[in-house]
Parts: sequence; structure tokens; C-alpha cells
Amino acid sequence: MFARLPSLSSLRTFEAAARLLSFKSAAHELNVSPTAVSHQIRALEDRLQLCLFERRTRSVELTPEGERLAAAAHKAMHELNETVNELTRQANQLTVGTTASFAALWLVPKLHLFQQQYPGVELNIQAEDQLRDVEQDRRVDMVIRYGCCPQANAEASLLGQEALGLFATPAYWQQLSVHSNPSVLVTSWKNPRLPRPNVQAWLQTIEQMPSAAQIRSFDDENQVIQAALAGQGIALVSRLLVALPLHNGWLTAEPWKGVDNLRGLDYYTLIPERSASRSTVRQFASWLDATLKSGLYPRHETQN
Amino acid sequence: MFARLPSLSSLRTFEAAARLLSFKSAAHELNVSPTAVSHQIRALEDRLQLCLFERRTRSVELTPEGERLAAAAHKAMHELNETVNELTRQANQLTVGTTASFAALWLVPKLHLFQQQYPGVELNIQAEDQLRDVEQDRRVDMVIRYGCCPQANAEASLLGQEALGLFATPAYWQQLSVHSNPSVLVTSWKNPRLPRPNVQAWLQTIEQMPSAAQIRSFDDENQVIQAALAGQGIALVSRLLVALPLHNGWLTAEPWKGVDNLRGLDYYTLIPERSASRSTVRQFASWLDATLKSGLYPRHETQN
DNA sequence: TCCTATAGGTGAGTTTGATTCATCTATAGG
DNA sequence: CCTATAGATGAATCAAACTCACCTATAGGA
Repeated sequence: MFARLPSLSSLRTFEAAARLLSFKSAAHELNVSPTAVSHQIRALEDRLQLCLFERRTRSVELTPEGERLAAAAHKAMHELNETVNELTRQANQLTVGTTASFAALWLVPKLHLFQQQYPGVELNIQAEDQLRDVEQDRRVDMVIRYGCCPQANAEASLLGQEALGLFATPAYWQQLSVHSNPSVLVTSWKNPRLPRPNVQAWLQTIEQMPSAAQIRSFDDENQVIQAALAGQGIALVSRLLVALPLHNGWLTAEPWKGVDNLRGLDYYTLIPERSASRSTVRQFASWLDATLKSGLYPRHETQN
Repeated sequence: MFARLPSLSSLRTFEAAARLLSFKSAAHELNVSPTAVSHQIRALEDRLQLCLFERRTRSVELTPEGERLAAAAHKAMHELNETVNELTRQANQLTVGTTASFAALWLVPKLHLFQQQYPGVELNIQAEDQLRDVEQDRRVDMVIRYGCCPQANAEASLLGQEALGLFATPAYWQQLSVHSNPSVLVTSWKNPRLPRPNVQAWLQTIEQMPSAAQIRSFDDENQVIQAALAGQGIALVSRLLVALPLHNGWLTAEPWKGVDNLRGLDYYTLIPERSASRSTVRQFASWLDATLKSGLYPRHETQN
């Protein structure tokens, strides 16, 4: 189709020489010797059967034909350059949508680990609790969701099932034996279509839990954890989301033996087709998968 | 300036592969092996840190990034191709302006020799007797003029000085001895600013010329020659322009000894700056110079 | 006027990177 | 299940591009 086109590398050389009106400067810009530029332009002229430069002593100037070709070559290179720059810039940007709690309590605190591993990537977190149609909404490259992972959807990839545990301040656990009417702090389900775990039934399987325990609901996990930190009760939340308070000793898990975690819903990613091939998206998704292993029931255990 | 741009040959390969959506077909189009295409595109992807194709079995499809780059690459190549085609097409066309007589009597009959030597050139002759400002009038690439060659003009190049001779039909020369009141057929000067040779004086130097000879003027050389061919008299015209009638024996030079040619004005070319670098222009000019040698006083003799 | 420094041109020799070859993988279709 | 096809891979090969040494022309200073 473009068989008549001369070698594009000679056009690149010509573009530089025409722009700088000097073979020497062009050679410098292209990191080659002036001889190379001379050879290339001579070859281009031979190929086109056209004289592109008037050689004067110690200087060159463009012929009318050279002028036209230079304009075309410059335009072509400029536009290609723009596109390539834009693509590589966008390639290094990654916008992930997720819930406010997951973002605040797990993702943002862990981000430095990802940044360490992939320093080139500019990562943006869009923390909004309203669901986004990731297929349509081009503001996000991928989303991390909590709910029921769709089975027959190539875009959805299960990260693991939430493991809910009981967490309170060390002081609160000690108080329990004294006045035994504790509060269990839970997150209210905003989406009515999602199945809610039977918290009441699970609590009754724990023999150490005082029967007078009351359940109090909060809008999101963050509030639950804040309440627990304030000594208002026992937070029933994902292990994931209390990693920092646990690490700092502000909260501890229940001091009882034989208590299994309450299985919650799935964490999963949705990666739209338009992003699936992007290496930063892949990198982030696999980093997320690997990093989430501790703290969730891993993927294969949930495939019942 | 365009240091970030990947190798343009890889972009050319990518453009073909993206357009044909097949490495094999692209390889065929580019006259290389499919392996070469694979390597090139792999290298391009590595360079851009970007995945451009989704490899499926027995087929490839573009990623969204690939799509954008393909569009940009295609546009760039297309525009370059257009410009190059236009330039080479124009490079092979040559329009020469000259007088009707010179065109009809010398140039056009000789053109096949030029076409033989440079078969690629499309030559147009603009035969108009009104002068053209070759610098302004872009319809002609160069002109051949008759008159006084400007000395201090880089664009003007003297071809030689006209050599006027006396030509008539063989029958007419024979008649001369019988009834000795011949006509001398000359061309009238249209441009009053040009010096006119003193025909009268020159005729008187020819002792064999009957003193009763009358001078008759015609609009142009063509008419003079036609009149001579019709046996109406002795044409005083440039040797150049009677080459064909001489060759065919329709006209012969004066049968007298010791008659020098009458020197006329200059034939010269004007080549505007915009054309000076074009190889077809140079080729034609040098062919013209070489071919005109016979029939004109050559260049060096006129440099008095 | 001569000399020097500069920009570019030339052609042989070398090097780098693109191409090919042989081999492999995956899978669509018979 | 087998075959044929499109592409991937890595080592070997080959050719295009680059460099080197030397040349030309000339502008500008001594």
C-alpha cells in the first residue's frame, strides 16, 4: 500500500536536517555522525529522484520540493509523537474505583507497596459507594467490588470471600467479664439485593458471647471501627479492614478459642474489555490478588 | 525533538499489520517473513511498554491502544505518501515556454530525442509568442527566449547566437540566373526594443546577390519558410529552423561561396529559482544546450 | 594574499540490528 | 484424533546504516 514511500528512517533524518538547516546539528540531535546524515539524505534524494537541499558552502538550504517534503514529514512526525506521548502517558495512569471503606481502610494504606513495586504508575483511587457501570463509565479503568461475584462474566475475577471477625479494644474485652451486656457493632447493608449473612445465628454459635449482647448497625465499616476504637463495643468487620488497628494494638480479636470467622460476601474485580490488555491494569490486578491473600478466604476455597 | 518516537520502520510494520489484521498478510505486503513482523511488533510493544495486539489463535486483534496508534500511524503514512507521490509526479513533469516558431520548427521535431534519453519525463510545450514572466508565472518551469541574453542574471543562460542564412528551393536558385529580381523573405521584428540586424547592409556584402533583390517581411519564421517552400523567394532565417526542409532537400542554402552567416540575436534559457534545483529542468537544459550546438554560434564564441 | 577553521562529500570498512530459519505452541476444523 | 494454520521464539545470518579517514570548498582572520 505504501510501497512507494522511501525508508522512513531517511525521512526522519531529513526532517531533522530540514528543521535545523544543518546536517551537523541534525546529526547531533539524532546521535549519529554528520556523515550518516549526509548519506541518508543523499539516499533519499536518489530514491525520490529529487533534489531536496541546495548545498551551499558551510550551509544548506531547502529547495521548493524539500520545503514541501519537510513540511509533510514534520507534520507526520509531530502527530505520531503526540499520539505516542499521549498513549504512554495514559498507559502509566490507572484509576481504580472502589468503596470508601475498602479504599480508606485497606487500599490506601497498602498503596505504597504497589508504588514501590511499580514506580512509574500514577494511581488514582475513586472512592464512591455508588456503583459504577465500569463498562460505560470511562473515568475508571477497573473497579474493586464487594458483593456476589458474577460467575459467567469474563470481566469479573474473584479475589476471595470476606472473613468477618470480632474486634474490640483490649480494655473492652476485659470489661466484658464485669458488666456483660456488650454491643456488637455491624455495618448496615445498603444494597437490598445482596444476601445478608445471618449475624444473629452466627453469634449464637459462640458460647463465650454473652447472651445479652445487642446488635448496633452503622452506615459503613469505617464508622463501626471508629466506634469500636472509642470503646463502644465489639466490631464485626472484615479482617482486612482492621489490619492497621490490629497491628498497632488498638484493637484485638476476640480472646476466645474455637471461634470461626463469619463468612461474608466476595471481593472481586471488574475489568472492562477496554482495559484488559493494559499492562498497568494487569499489574495492579495481580498485585491486588497476591496482597489480599492474607485476610480473605482465598479463591479456591470459595469455589464450592 | 522526536527522541521518544519509536523506530519508524516498526511503526510502518505495525501500520500494515493493524490494517490487515494479520501478521502474515502484512509480511507479504512488506516483502518480509511473518517472523520479521512478529519481531518488529514485539519490539514496538516493548519500546512503548504497551500491548498493541491481542493474540488470538490464528488471528490478532487490536487493543484500544493499538487502535489509536494504528489510526495515527495510518494517517501519518497516508499523508506522507500523498506528498511524496505528488512531488515525484510533479518532478517528472516539465513545462517549457517558448516561441511558436522555435517550438514548431525545432523543438517539437527534436523532442523524441529527449524523450528517448529521459523516458520518464512528461514534457509540455507552451508555445506563445507573448513574453511570460517566468519568475511569476508558475505555469511554466522554464522558458527558451530569443533576444538579448541578460548578462547579470543568474537565471539566464545563453544557448548561442542565431546564425541566419539564405535558403530557397533548388528550383528557385536556378531561376535566379534567368530573371534576376529575387525576393528576400525576412521575419518582422515584433519587439521594438530588440536591436535589429542590418539586413540591407549584410545583403550588400554578398556580391552574388542580384542588386534588384527586394525584401519582404513576414510575421514569423514559419511563414517565411512556408513562402520559401512555395518558391516565393529566398528565406533569411536561422539555420536551426530550416533543419528539416534542408534535410529533406526541399530547401538548400545559397549556392555561392564566401557567404558568411548573418549573426542574429541570442537564444537563451530563463530558469526561475524555484525550478533551478529540479533534475528534469537541469536535464532538459543541458540536453537543449548540447543539442543546439550544431546550428548556432556556440556559447564561448559569443562571449566577446 | 595566505592560512586556518568549518561544513559538507566520498568511499571503504565495520558494526549493529533486522531478517530468516528451524522449531515450537495452540487450536480450529475435518 | 489428526492435520493444517497463525503466530512465537531464539540462534544464526545478512544487509543496511554508521563510522573513519581523507577530500573539497570557502569564509574570515592574520
